[in-house]
Amino acid sequence: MKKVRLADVAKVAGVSMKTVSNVVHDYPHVTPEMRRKVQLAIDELGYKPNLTARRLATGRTGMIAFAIPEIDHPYFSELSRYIAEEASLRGYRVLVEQTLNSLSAEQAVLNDREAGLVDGVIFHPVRMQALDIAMLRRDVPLVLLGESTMPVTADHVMIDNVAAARDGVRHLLGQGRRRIAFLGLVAGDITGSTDQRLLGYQQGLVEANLPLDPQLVFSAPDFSPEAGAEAVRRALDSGIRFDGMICRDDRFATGALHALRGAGVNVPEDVAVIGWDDTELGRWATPRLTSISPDKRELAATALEMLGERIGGLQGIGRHRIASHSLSIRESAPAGASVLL
Amino acid sequence: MKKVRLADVAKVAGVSMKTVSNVVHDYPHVTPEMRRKVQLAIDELGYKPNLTARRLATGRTGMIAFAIPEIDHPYFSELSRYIAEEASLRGYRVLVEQTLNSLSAEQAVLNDREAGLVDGVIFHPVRMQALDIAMLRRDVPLVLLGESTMPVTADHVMIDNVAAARDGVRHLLGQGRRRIAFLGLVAGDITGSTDQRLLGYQQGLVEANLPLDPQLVFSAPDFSPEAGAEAVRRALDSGIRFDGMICRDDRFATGALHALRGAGVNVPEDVAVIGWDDTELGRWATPRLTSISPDKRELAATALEMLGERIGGLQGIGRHRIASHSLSIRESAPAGASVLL
DNA sequence: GATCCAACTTACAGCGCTGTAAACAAGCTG
DNA sequence: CAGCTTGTTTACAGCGCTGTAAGTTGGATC
Repeated sequence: MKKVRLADVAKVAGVSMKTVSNVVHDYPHVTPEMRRKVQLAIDELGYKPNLTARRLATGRTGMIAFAIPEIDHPYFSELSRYIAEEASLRGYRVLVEQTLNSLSAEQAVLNDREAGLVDGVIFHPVRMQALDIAMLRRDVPLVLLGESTMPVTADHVMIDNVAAARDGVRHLLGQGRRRIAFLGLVAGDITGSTDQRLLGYQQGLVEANLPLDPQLVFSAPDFSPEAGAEAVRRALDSGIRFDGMICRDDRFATGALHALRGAGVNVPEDVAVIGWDDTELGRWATPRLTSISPDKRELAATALEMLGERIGGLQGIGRHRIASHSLSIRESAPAGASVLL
Repeated sequence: MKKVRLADVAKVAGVSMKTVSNVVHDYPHVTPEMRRKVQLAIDELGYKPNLTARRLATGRTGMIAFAIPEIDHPYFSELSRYIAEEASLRGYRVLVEQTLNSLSAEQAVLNDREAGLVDGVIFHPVRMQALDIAMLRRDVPLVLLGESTMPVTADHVMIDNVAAARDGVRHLLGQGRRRIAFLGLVAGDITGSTDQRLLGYQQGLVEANLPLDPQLVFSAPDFSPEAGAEAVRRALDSGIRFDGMICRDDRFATGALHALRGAGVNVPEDVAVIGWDDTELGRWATPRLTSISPDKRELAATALEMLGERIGGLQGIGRHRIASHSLSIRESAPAGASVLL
């Protein structure tokens, strides 16, 4: 079975190529009779338009790239789902590009040896910084995600991390917690995520006239649950006391829950724990994890919205949008006063 | 900044388009001097080849589609990661297609949606059956994943689900468990996954001369952890007794762990639990979940291997490959004799 | 120095589709 | 019924690249 081309259909139907094209695209000014005749030929030959050729002719690919560190990180896989859904709603297909936390892979996303592959890019960097991004960025429409410092030239969506962290702290304070820890700093992390969350955490404490105890800020060697668990274990071993904890992400929080239980510390009775990202991992942790919940669908929708406008030709300085967040309250830091009180 | 074309570079370098193309492709028979001259022009103009045009000319897209039910399902997101990595190793980019368990979306995968877009498709169906697939399938290279009955015309990779389930049962038997339950059947599930796993479970019991008690096969309304928890709760409420459980996937198992703890049943002391898929969700459940572990990397590598051969022109009947599996033993069903004994 | 060969380079015809401009048809108007 | 419209269809030139076949060059060979 040879490939069927537009020209073949045209010949069989006895019309011009363009008329066939018009039928394929449901162009309104085609007489019903002509449409019928062409459709018949299409069905008979089993014609399928060749998308590559269409792209070359139109210059539009109908595809966007979604570049993230790891596709199987719970936050990114959940976000991917919304990106895929929102993209599909707008007629785009999604090419997922996994950077695996490598600088060169991130650079490749922007630099891309090849052009014309996608109409636009949604990019969550973790290694590149504002300046690198600004320098390397080509004229492909671009929307950035995440909390790195971002160049003013590109659009950007994020949640208000400082406010969200503060919300988390307030929730713990409302339960009567007074020694609240933060997990975790990671050496070499140049994204602003941790910094902003830490800042919000500190603001929350300061608001309540509580001291900032550096001992209560835990570091971890990497972003795995193991690392989070290890950090908490070390803190407990050093005799550091705390009754609340806010974690940089659900993976850390999940590890923390394991470490706490391992040490005989009860959650939430002895220590209330809040995670971040509101992922399935945390929803089914034990106890179920209270977590700061970025509105992932809104994040995805906003990114696609802005990207669509850029693809449509919108020029001008980068826009900065804040998506909403909330606190998903579950067992690890329930609502109401703590049992401690 | 206008788009730079091959012809522009050729003009600046004072050579033919084809020579520029040869330089871009590192074609060996180009004199160093010529190469230098051309490279200079490329750098000066900032030329990037247009992939769409290249594709139209060569007929190869360098992309494959990976069609799965849900991108944020832990098993599929982890598998996606390996698919992305293995694809990248072989010079392919991956277009992720989310079918959201919809029949029409699955049909679209095989039907026209991908015409000329991708060189091949890796597809994990959950709604389509062998016949539908055989009927709809176009001549795009195709590799199937999963346990649905598959048409003989297409390549297929899976693990030996029956053997894997048997292995799980044997593990529980080795701990002295005798009343082993299976979670869970789902109405409307037409994939063979559950059936095969159930069969292996039954074989394992029969091997040990244990009776097959239909009460010990739990049904759930859908595939969520909630549904798994609910199924277990119902069983406990009905007074059904069991000391071991093998779950159709980690989501069910995670839900089951919650239900058991909620009922005051200790895992693994009272009931040992085995999940399936060996996902991060289970690895960080409490207790950490013992899980049947399909070798996801091997699955991905094999699928890409076979797809590559098909793209290379290999004809002939569908090949059926089995990837390996193992049991990841953790706290929920540890090794060694049970504390019950 | 004529001949041949290998190594390199070029010209150009597609790949399959769409946008444009021009052609044609049919219905109205005066 | 010529002259306009409006509506419908057509012809064809690209989109940017690569494969092919036909050149060109420089050196080795006799």
